[in-house]
Amino acid sequence: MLTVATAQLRFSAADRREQILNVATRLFARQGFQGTTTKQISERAKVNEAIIFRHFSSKDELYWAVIERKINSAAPSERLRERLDPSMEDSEVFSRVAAEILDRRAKDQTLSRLLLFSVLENHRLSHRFFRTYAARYYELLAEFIRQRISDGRYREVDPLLAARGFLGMVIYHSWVQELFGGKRYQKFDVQQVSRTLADIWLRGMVAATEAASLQPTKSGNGNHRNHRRKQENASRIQSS
Amino acid sequence: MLTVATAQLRFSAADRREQILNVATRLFARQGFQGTTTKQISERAKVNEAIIFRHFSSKDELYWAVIERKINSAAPSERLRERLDPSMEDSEVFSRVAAEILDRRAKDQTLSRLLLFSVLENHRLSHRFFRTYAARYYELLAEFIRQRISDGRYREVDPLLAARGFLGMVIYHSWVQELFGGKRYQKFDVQQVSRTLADIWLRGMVAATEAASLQPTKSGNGNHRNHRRKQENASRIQSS
DNA sequence: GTTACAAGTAAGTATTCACTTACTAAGTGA
DNA sequence: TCACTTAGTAAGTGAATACTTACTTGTAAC
Repeated sequence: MLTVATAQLRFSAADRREQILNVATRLFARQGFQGTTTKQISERAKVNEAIIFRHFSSKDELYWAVIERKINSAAPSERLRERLDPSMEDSEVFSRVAAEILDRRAKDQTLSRLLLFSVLENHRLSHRFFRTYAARYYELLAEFIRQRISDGRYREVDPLLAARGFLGMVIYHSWVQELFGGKRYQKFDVQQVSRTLADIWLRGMVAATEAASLQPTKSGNGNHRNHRRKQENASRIQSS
Repeated sequence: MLTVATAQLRFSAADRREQILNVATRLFARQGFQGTTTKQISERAKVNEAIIFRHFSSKDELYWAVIERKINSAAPSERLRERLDPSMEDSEVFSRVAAEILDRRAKDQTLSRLLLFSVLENHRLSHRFFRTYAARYYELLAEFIRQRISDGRYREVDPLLAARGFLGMVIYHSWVQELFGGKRYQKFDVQQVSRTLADIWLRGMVAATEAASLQPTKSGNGNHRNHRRKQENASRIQSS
């Protein structure tokens, strides 16, 4: 038989498992659990459908494994902890946090999509997913805010609500742009968006006594009148 | 035969169509397009599966009809236009807008869920849905902000981005509470949330010259020190 | 009452779904 | 070289899917 020596006829179990997980992650993120068939996964992974069930006892378990792996590899609260450096200027801290969120999400939507699908489809994991992925993140940010309040630098506002307000601005913006197709109509510059949103939020949070020090305009918010013609449309409209 | 005279053996076509649409709306919102079967719809509507296809030529067309109807019945931008009364105090305007959004969404999640599902499942309508439902809303709010900026009352910030920031705070909060199950762990009072978020945003937007007039604390933001013990947890934590 | 048309039904169809079974063959250690 | 484990396959399974067909019955106009 003139079989050309194919690069690799057989994967080790671990490699095959990994490869199936990768393909499944992409598909579940794109189409949801219900919208993805095991046949599709096998075709994209170029393996027989049966071997999926050799590695995972059911489609459910495969979904579990996909989500577990994503949660563990994400670990966003670690990064946040580093970012929340109390010695740094707050405007810098918050605009960097915002920029990082926006950047990550622009590069890779799979995590947001997996999360949203699992929530909407009421998968039993979605709560755990949410708690693991998001709750610690909030808590960390709220703790930082709580500290600033007791230092008298921020006004007295429920820290958790304030944290959610900040993240809401940023995450919602990224959802509109990336998921809802907002960027087809309008592209925003990540740096400018994160500075502007962080600036609005921060000015809304600082106590009256502190406010004066903010007025002479920090680094880069929307106030570069010399750079921009005038007013509005700091966002650049582009046709897709 | 001792058949009890049943209330109604036969619906008119229009009534039946309407009834099927109602049932389908609930199910599509709860489970998505892929997750809902025509058999389920027929069972809940207590009709033979075939009559669904008498009224709608395919499951796709039924989905179309469900979404179209929801869009038309929602018309949220009409309500916003009334709310954006320039003679009213801004803090009142924005906290009312926020409260209305939160109220509506707490009462009925079907619209948000339909929207999110259609976006995630990449249904061809989702863009139209988004444009019809959301874009006009943004534009209206951005226009109000633009006016305030040119009056010199708000700082110079991209109005669309500012509008999205405000809505982001509010809508994201409602998603976390209603969709992600946040309210299982923590209940927030709608009035307090809308005042707090509107207050943060507004203080972040007003120009320096205007800011002074805001300091003596408007109506009800988080500053009721006499009511609340001290600091934080204005949100009441409740065990589900 | 008869007619005509639309509402409603029972029992299908072909196809696709997640998952299984019975088997083959590649790699490995003795 | 042989035995043994395990990656991989071909060809299924029954149940569910969206949708159809051939037929029955309620109702309103004349």
